[in-house]
Amino acid sequence: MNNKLDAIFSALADPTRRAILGRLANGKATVAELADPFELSQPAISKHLKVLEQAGLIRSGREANSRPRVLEPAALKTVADWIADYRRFWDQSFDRLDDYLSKVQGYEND
Amino acid sequence: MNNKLDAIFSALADPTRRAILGRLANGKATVAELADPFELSQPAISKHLKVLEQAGLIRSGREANSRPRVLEPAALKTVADWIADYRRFWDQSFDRLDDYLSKVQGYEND
DNA sequence: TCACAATATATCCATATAGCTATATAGCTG
DNA sequence: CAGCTATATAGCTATATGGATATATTGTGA
Repeated sequence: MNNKLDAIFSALADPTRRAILGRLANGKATVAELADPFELSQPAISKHLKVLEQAGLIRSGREANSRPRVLEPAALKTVADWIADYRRFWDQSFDRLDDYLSKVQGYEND
Repeated sequence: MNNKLDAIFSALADPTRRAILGRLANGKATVAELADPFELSQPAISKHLKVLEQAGLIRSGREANSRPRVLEPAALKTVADWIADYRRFWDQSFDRLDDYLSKVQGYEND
């Protein structure tokens, strides 16, 4: 469980990998497409993708000759959930807002 | 700017360091207090604290003989802001909720 | 089936990281 | 100021990480 956060945060610590996630936020992409913006070798990109996949941040598909990657939001949610416990430290209005949300949620979110 | 995220995520990738932040969420603590739950040497803890401080996640004070640490929420907010861009991927209702919030904010948050 | 295209794996190198022990520094207290 | 307490720094070792190049694998299409 904590293990997951280790892998996720570690994966997110690299700017190349965050950029790859940014690209995947626009939809699935092949390895070649993901590699294109960088001056790194193709194997270097494959390695980054492996790290992201092992952290659960992306998933590999198969499509003809290529293995397109897609975003796997659950891992990012894991981070968001972890950090939510600290939100009160920077957002003073959080507590009131949170109360408010729990009341309106039945209307907004069903 | 991205540099900051590198350091922050990298600092958060270690479970000892996350546990230290968890402890600091309960208020400031000395190095000895922070070290207590772990079987690591004191210098190892000092090193972790240095990593956290350089990432901007904590700050050092001075109080008599000791140098208590406190949480520095801004760095965590940086992460939260980064991840917010991905929230729509796991929270389908986010867009509507966000719209709603921006309307009520004037009443709830002034 | 042969050659190409897309991607993965193997190997190697340089640097970074996490831990340890030993020692240094700084403030308090008698 | 001597000695204790709290913490930091130095130096060392083992392992992990990120990069490169070379090569292997797998699917497609002539």
